[in-house]
Amino acid sequence: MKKLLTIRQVAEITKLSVHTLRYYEQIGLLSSIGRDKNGYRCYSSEDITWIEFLTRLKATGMSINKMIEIAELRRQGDSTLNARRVLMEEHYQEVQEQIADLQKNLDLLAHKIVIYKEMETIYELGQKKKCEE
Amino acid sequence: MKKLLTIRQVAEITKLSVHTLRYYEQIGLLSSIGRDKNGYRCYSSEDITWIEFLTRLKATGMSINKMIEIAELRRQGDSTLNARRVLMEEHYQEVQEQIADLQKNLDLLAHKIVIYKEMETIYELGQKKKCEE
DNA sequence: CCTTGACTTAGAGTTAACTCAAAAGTTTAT
DNA sequence: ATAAACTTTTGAGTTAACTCTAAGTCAAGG
Repeated sequence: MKKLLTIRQVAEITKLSVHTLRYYEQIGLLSSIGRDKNGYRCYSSEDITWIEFLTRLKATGMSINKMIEIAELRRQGDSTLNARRVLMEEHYQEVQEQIADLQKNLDLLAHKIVIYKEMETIYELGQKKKCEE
Repeated sequence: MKKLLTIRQVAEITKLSVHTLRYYEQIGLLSSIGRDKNGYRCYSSEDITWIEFLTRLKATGMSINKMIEIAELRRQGDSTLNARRVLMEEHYQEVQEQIADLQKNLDLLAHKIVIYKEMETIYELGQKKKCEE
């Protein structure tokens, strides 16, 4: 016995807007979302799981186009499991590199902050001198 | 004796396009770029240093608007050194948190990759069985 | 002298990823 | 039963950060 959810409930659970949920479906990120007798969307718990997976991909900077690619492979069934895993592993590597770059640039900025502090001290000394004059 | 550079040379050094250099100047990221007798831009080594600093801010995900804010403080001189340092420290903290989040999400994806591998094995066993039938 | 190519400007066009609006049908609360 | 709050669709609008185009000026090479 599956319990189905309305678009609003899914929006609350996933923290996406109802707009975005419809948009994701339209561009092919979500497929075969069920409908009730009036054509209202009914989301299953598998749909939620999939949306949460997408959210994680997004949180690691994957583009919508890349996600659509994976969604299309998924639609083709289990024979694409290997292809999907390869894409995921590539993405994993890319993000690891991104994190390393980010940390490197951040360390350089930390050094800049030190320089700011030095310059501040010099500036303050100059101001103090002015006061004394 | 300063040596001045053309926009094209600066584009090569900084890896920004000439378009982008003009755009950055237009929106207030770069100020007081010198001009020669024909109105051609002449960049100084301090300009290059500043552009490279901006590039580092960008590499750590700072928005153009935030960078403009810092550029405007810089234009106001040394009295804004403290304000600028505070902004930088805030940015530093934010990026550290971003990196932590990114790593957390990436670890969750790594787990998903393991699951893919398990599913692949099951699928392959299924296929093998079909062959044997 | 003429063409090639770097430079100038103002302003239009692009891309990603939403985000909203309008018009109409449906469900719920009173 | 009727108003408020949901849902639907199509298609237009938004934002950031570029990116390009057109129309023009200027200097150097053949």
